[in-house]
Amino acid sequence: MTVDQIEQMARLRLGERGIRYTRGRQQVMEALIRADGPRAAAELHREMRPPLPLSSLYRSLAVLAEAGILSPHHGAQGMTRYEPAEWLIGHHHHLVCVDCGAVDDVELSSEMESSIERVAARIAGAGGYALTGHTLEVEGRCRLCA
Amino acid sequence: MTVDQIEQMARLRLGERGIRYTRGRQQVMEALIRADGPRAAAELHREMRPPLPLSSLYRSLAVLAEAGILSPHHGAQGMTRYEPAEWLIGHHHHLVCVDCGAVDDVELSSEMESSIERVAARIAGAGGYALTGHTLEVEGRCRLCA
DNA sequence: TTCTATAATGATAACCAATATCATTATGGA
DNA sequence: TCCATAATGATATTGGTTATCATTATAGAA
Repeated sequence: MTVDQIEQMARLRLGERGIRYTRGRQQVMEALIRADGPRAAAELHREMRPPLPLSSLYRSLAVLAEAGILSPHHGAQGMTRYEPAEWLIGHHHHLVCVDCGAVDDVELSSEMESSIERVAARIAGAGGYALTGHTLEVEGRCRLCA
Repeated sequence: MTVDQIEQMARLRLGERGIRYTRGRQQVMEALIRADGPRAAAELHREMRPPLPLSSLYRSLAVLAEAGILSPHHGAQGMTRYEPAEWLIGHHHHLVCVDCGAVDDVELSSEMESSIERVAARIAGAGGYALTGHTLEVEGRCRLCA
């Protein structure tokens, strides 16, 4: 899906709920779609030109997450990173550097994905949980930290 | 491994580094070993009798994590939960309730585990990372929240 | 055992990501 | 255009966590 298509989906979803897709929210979405992994408020604030005020940035992230358009991802130092939800950018997993904390998105072949799904279903069933999703967090040292 | 055995390993590891296994640190370790999943400072503070002062509790968690005896696990509301490292309690995965945030540990059959390891290795390789570990985070709604 | 250097403790203050407040501004519909 | 409501952004506040520092405890030396 292209950036425009993703934004169109997001705009529709917000419209259904009477929430506006304003300029600021647009900026946040576009920055997150362009990114190749989850980003925190501080990171977005640094790389946005002109930067959205932090208060608005945090509120936009909360609103978009509440609407199911962004997914929060909790990291070190109490920092929460966000990325577009899986129904927008597709199901994927995370590759996390144990040294610098960088996070990359990774997609799997359908056969690998289904083998993971099978395991997730088994785990949820054994624990008496109603399965809603899963993520394989792969930890390693990235090229720069190796 | 029994609680005593795990504590013995922890004590040895600390000894090698000139770090004492004091009464407070002992309390923290025992509470975490007894727990069936990761616990946050506030949770431990609530269920410890007598409760370790919060400042000491936080410091103990940091010291034990720095020594590789505890593993941090980042959750919602900037809350960090800890559990004994995998070399002490064995490799496992997490079953997380998307509503109440409860976390349970889950162990897999060796065949399921090896299929996951295969996928993790493939992901790390594709991203140019040196693999150090992996966790499958399974999300669902627990019995109480269903 | 006593002394001493160093580690650990715990009350308190500081930190910082995140959230709440609220007056102001913008927007879609009547 | 007007109005009701949503959104903004400067500011204050919250809450988990970390730092400070005087006091206490401990291991090793004498």
